[in-house]
Amino acid sequence: MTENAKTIDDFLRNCEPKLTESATYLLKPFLSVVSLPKKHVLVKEKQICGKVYFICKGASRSFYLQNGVEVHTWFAFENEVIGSLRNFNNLPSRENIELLEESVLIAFDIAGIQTLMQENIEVANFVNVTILEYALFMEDKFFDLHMKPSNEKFSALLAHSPEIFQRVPLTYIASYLGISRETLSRLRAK
Amino acid sequence: MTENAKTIDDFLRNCEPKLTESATYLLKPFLSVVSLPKKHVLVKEKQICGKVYFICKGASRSFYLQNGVEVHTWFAFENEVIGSLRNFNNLPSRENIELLEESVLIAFDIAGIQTLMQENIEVANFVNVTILEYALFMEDKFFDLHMKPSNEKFSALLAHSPEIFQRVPLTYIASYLGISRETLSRLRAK
DNA sequence: GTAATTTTGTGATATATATCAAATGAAATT
DNA sequence: AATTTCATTTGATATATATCACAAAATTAC
Repeated sequence: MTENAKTIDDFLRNCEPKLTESATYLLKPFLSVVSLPKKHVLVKEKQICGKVYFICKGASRSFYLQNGVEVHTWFAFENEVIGSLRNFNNLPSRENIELLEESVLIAFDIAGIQTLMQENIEVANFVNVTILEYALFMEDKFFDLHMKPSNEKFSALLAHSPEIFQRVPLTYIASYLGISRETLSRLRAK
Repeated sequence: MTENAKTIDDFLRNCEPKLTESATYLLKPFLSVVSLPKKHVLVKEKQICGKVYFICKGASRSFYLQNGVEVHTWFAFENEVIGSLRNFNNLPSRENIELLEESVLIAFDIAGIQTLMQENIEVANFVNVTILEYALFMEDKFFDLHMKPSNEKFSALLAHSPEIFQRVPLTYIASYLGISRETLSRLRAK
């Protein structure tokens, strides 16, 4: 989507696909910058939050509760978009999103952008490309998680998202991979 | 997308979101009906096929080869769309798609439709909605496959896609769930 | 800087599932 | 209808990983 945006203007200037003056002018009212502390909860399970966020700086974890235990679904860092896609269809989120670090985010108002999409083909195609990217990203995750022996799942994650192992506690990663934290610790020892 | 379409006109008349006369007129040249026998291979791993297909009648399996063994990624039936989304970004397919039964399909020319999307906002939003649905569907699959004990993965699949157990060999289903066919057979016995 | 809390690592046992082998059952082919 | 091929079931053993218990290390808070 965009690389290393620090402000709304950065974001709109550098985003992919490129936007014309008129499209950025239309989009701008629906974007805002927010600074939030570690452990802030952006999205709550079973609720509709109405926003998606681009991470300028920081990190987040996504997880849902299953019989009282946290099951992790992903971790995001700079230049990634977080927030439930289900918002676009007015479906409640299935996961919580919490900040792992102090963060700076750009918030997008979904309802406003969806209205724009009906009128402006450039905005429609911009969102289109972003959602397509997300779908392809989900496919990648699906393939990696589908790997059978635990050590291959571990290797796939390490190969495709090494940053996770630098910035996320092992316990959360184990929960994402569907293995116990002890097993992950032992796998990593090799 | 559409329910129970048997012809191109059916499809265009009943599709969701609704299309106007002018949009259906633009789309029509890029659709065609094909009848294919069981075991026909629609999409080959590592190739770009340039089409996606809507299943009017029939069933398919999707799988990739890992060290010579087939690992299944999904099964599709009537009223579902198959074909690699990666085509939209000119990326080769990661999976093979093969028909499990004699089938009738509507083929969509991706390049043609992508050109239309640049000009016609109605077509853009139609494809938009379809891709969004696909992304949400991938999320659902991801959540179900993320279930930890094998019996929960099994139950989740049975609950959300019972048809699979009627029309797909157990061996393929076990391969999708990432468990051995013996274990699946024993799980089902309960 | 010390205490408290959280995170990670190591060992011992229990358990689920893979694997191997063989038998039964169902479909497709001639 | 008979034969071949493919799919499912059942049993016995091996193996990987979960679980439990605790120790060590690293972070965070005071």
